[in-house]
Amino acid sequence: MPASRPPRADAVRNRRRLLAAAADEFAEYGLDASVADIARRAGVGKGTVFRHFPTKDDLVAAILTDRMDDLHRLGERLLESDDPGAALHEFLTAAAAQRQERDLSFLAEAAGSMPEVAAARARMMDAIDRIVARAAEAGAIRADVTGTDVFLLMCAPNYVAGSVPDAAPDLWCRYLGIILDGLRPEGARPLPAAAPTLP
Amino acid sequence: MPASRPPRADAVRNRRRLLAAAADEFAEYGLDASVADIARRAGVGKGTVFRHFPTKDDLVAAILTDRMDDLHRLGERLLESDDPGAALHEFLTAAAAQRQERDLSFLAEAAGSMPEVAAARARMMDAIDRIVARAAEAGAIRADVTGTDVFLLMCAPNYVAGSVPDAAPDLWCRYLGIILDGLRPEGARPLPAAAPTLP
DNA sequence: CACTAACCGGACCGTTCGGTCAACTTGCTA
DNA sequence: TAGCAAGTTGACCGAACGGTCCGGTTAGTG
Repeated sequence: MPASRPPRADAVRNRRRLLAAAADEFAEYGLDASVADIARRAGVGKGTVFRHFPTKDDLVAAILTDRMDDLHRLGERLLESDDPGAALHEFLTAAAAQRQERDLSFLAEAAGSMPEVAAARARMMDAIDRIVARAAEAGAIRADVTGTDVFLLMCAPNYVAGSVPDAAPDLWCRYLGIILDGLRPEGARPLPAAAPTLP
Repeated sequence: MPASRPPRADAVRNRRRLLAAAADEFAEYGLDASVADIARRAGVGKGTVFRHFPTKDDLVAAILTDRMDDLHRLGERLLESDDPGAALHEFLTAAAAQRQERDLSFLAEAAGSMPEVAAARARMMDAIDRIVARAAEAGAIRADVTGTDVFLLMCAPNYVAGSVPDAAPDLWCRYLGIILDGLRPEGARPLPAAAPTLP
């Protein structure tokens, strides 16, 4: 069996354009952005979208995978930093900035369980786990903080800042600071008690 | 002009059922839950839904208004507590618990700008502002924390905890604790520097 | 009990969506 | 440059949606 031919030049160009156009369209209209609109923004026919991505979910998965791999690469690079606390801080800030520029977190609900997305998330989580472990060893954060904690908390500042229409564009910075303060080691702290019920 | 008659018994019963069924359906399927499914779950014809709520958005607005008014009432009650710090803590915990039971925060995107919803939010925000001000005066939290800060941060623990499929059901408690630690007064803390760009 | 206004139900309508397909065009190779 | 596989296109399809409408039903009144 001969090796399959490399893809044609216009095909790779269209694929790149499609990913960019889809990210823009999803950021603007949410998951309900239509495939037809994405195709139009990319300057391409609707059929071309389905040639590159068999279903809409596959398109979503490709976008998510790209973004998570970006963070994964940053994480690997930061693991060679000689200041574990600063490395964690920089990672969290970059993750928040990525979401601030274009919040696509809701895409994970639609395609979060697809195998390729799960694999990309696992790669990213592996880097996060190691960054957090290094920061904890260096005493920059509590010893009981896990990689999952950080992965979850790093989503919060933008989500929160995006909930108010007239929020300052760098409001997420403020909340990132508050959360990082909460992660700092200062002896044992009690967890809040059980929730009261509403009246 | 004579006073309009009180609504019929079956009408008020159906309206109650509809609100409950819609909340369940939205929590399960998101904003895309169909009006037909909501009607079916309520044991009612589709036409009845539109009789009570002229559009789907009006239904969403009614649900949001109910939930915000619940929090507003709790806030007013807590303003009479003699421990401002504990009052704030209890309010945040109740808000998180409300979301934990049924996360309907995404509904605000669809109907957040409708007048009735904005009015309910304003009522709730007024209570939050006063609770936070009292907690700050009592030294329970930093002096520079605003009601808006708290409103935003109180959304974070559940959002964050809901992002992982196999998370413990009371994980939000852990994050609420971390965030509250970050709000405690301990002298000035530097905000994080500007965000680095991704590689 | 009889009357009526309010209420209910579900067939129906126009629109929009994700996805398919067959005819057409184009980049690569020999 | 000739030929063809790969790529592109937009009309088209069935499904599902929000919303309308009117004939039948029922709760409350006098």
